[in-house]
Amino acid sequence: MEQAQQRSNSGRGGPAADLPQLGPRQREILRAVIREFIATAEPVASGALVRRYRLAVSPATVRNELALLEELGLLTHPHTSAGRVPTDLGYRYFLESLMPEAMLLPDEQLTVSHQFQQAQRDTAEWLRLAASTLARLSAEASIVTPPSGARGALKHVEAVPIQERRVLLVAVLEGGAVRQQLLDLSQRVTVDELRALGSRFTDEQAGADAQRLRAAVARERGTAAEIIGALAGMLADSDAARARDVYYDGIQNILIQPEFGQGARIREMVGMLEDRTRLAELLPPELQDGEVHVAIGNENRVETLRGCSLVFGRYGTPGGVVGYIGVVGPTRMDYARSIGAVRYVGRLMSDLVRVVEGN
Amino acid sequence: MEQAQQRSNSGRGGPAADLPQLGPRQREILRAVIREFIATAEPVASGALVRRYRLAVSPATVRNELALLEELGLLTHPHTSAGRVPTDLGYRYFLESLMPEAMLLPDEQLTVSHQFQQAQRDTAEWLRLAASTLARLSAEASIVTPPSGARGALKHVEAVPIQERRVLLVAVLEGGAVRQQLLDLSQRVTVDELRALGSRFTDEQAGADAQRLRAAVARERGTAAEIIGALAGMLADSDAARARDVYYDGIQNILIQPEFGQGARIREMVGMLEDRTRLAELLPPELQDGEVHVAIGNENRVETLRGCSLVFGRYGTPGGVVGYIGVVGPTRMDYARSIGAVRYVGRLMSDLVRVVEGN
DNA sequence: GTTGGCACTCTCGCATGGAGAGTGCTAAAC
DNA sequence: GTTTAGCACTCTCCATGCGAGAGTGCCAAC
Repeated sequence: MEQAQQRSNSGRGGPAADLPQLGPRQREILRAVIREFIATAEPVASGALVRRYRLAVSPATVRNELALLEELGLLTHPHTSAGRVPTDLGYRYFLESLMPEAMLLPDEQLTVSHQFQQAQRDTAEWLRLAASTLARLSAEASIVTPPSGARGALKHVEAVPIQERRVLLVAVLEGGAVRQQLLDLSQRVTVDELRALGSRFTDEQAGADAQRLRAAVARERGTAAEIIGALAGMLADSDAARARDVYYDGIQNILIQPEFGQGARIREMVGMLEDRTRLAELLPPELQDGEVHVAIGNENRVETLRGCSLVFGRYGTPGGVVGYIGVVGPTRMDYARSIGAVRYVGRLMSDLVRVVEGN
Repeated sequence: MEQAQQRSNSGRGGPAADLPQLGPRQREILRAVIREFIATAEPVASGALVRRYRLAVSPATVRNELALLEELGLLTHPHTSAGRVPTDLGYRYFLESLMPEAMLLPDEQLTVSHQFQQAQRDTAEWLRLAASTLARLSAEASIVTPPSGARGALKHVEAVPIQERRVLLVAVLEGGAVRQQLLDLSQRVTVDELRALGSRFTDEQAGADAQRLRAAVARERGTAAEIIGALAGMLADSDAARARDVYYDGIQNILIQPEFGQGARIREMVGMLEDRTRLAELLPPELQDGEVHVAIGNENRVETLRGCSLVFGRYGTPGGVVGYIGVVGPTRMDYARSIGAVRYVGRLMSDLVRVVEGN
């Protein structure tokens, strides 16, 4: 029952292939160890396992099985007389074939989707809501990147007069993103002229990308040329802007974790989150919409996050805009919850994006 | 030299009045203790003081003075044979009359103002830039609230068609803030109708606040009424939106501090920062533009921040928009740096706001 | 008023030792 | 052959004790 259904929980390529074969009792014991360790963060002892999970065998038998699971590389010991702790491979096995279905509870889904419906109107609020919701649901730190258009095509232009020669350019992009920028013109313009220019550019340049706009600059003169040039700039540096525009939340969730209690590790992690320019390194290389990618411990590429796990998903529309959402926490993470949360919030984000795109 | 010039460093009302009178040597010693403690976070010993600050007296003499300063309530010690630690009152005295001038170095000013000039165009980026700059300059955690208009008056309206009955409303407010919102209309409208409505509302309702817009709903019918109603809503919940829209940065700076090394304190602080709804509690009650308010340790009202100091400033234009920027850190904070940073960044933010307001 | 000297106090680091928890192994039971 | 009881062994953890070091407070001398 489990394998076939759960394999889709993780879309990971590498390690999944060569997982060891386990008997039913070994699977049961491994699952119990991982559950227990996720709950307590303490090495798990054979006796406690029998007691808490009502195993039908004695602690001695469990010890034998534990020794075997350790030989297979799924568990370790901190020291001779301590209980067992899952390895990265152990978590991986759990993920691939032991984990309960990764779904939020119905009432959680209801609460969250309700919140998103409330926020539907306020497009600027989506990302922050997604970050805070994800942090709350997963009880880990969350990361959300804004949706970035396939080409960042222009949809609508407006020039709002501020002062005689200063205007606020407002550009609405395909996909609903709104960018604004101040522009100082070299000559005075009237309100009506600005309005006319806005209408004209909206008609003429709808669907244009930065390159096409840059080409159009040559064909214009004076104020019009200045505005088109500025628009081209706004669209062009959308990639840089996107890097700055990443949202994160839930740092307090990971400060609580005992594995980060003291020391430099947690500082580096927070530094990683706060330095938005480095967040791109976290993103998984290839990922389809709706799929959820899990990098356990040393599986992820970023050194400062060794000992942490990442759960990432992609949202957006086929052929349209794309964004990423994810969760960062200790390897000892409730993967079912995190995966469920990432998947569900990702779906809601996709819905929102679809609404703005007009599908 | 010092008193007259430095008194203006803090615009605090209460405790400043009844500070004890100190002789020159006591002042020198107190200053040395506070500097040393700010630098090392360790209780300061008489011997170290003589050595490091080249005092012309012996450690014994210094001890006598330290005992006196302790009697006055400016210092304490953790236990009998430990060095001295400043009290809140000690810091207060330091702030009022011992602190070096709270100014950034010229080249720091240059770097920062350069960054702000670069960002001048991208109005949405200001707050984040202010938060990160402030965090870097002060080496503490920073908080920045968006500028909120005196009344949140409307300046410009635009309705961008998304789908046959779905539009994206874009409202530019007095002060340059841009708000957007999706709206589902009850009937189909053409692009030209939308454009006409936008122009009309921009002309008719420029300068209107939420209340006036709400009143105008009754005079309109159909699509026009729906749009005006939505606009009123957008302006009305700007207060709620403002609470969500607070930026913070530099959490890693305070994670480094030894006083927060272990324990629940730091978690509560981070929780406070992440929960944007509670940030309003931190803001000082009455504050003029350009003035900087310092709350030391127990002087601030929020319990979870006992043992922390807040340095807050206000930016904006007289009679125009207002926002707050600030720094949070341990009481053992480099007040001169923090105050200098808050003051300078506040000034730059005021400049930016002024540019958008067209003055 | 200042200083050297000195006893006193407190922390910190380190070693010691016993209790407790848990394993690994062996031999017996099923 | 599998499971289990029993037991020795290992390692952590905590409390205790001790010595070194740092620093103060006070007193007497300058």
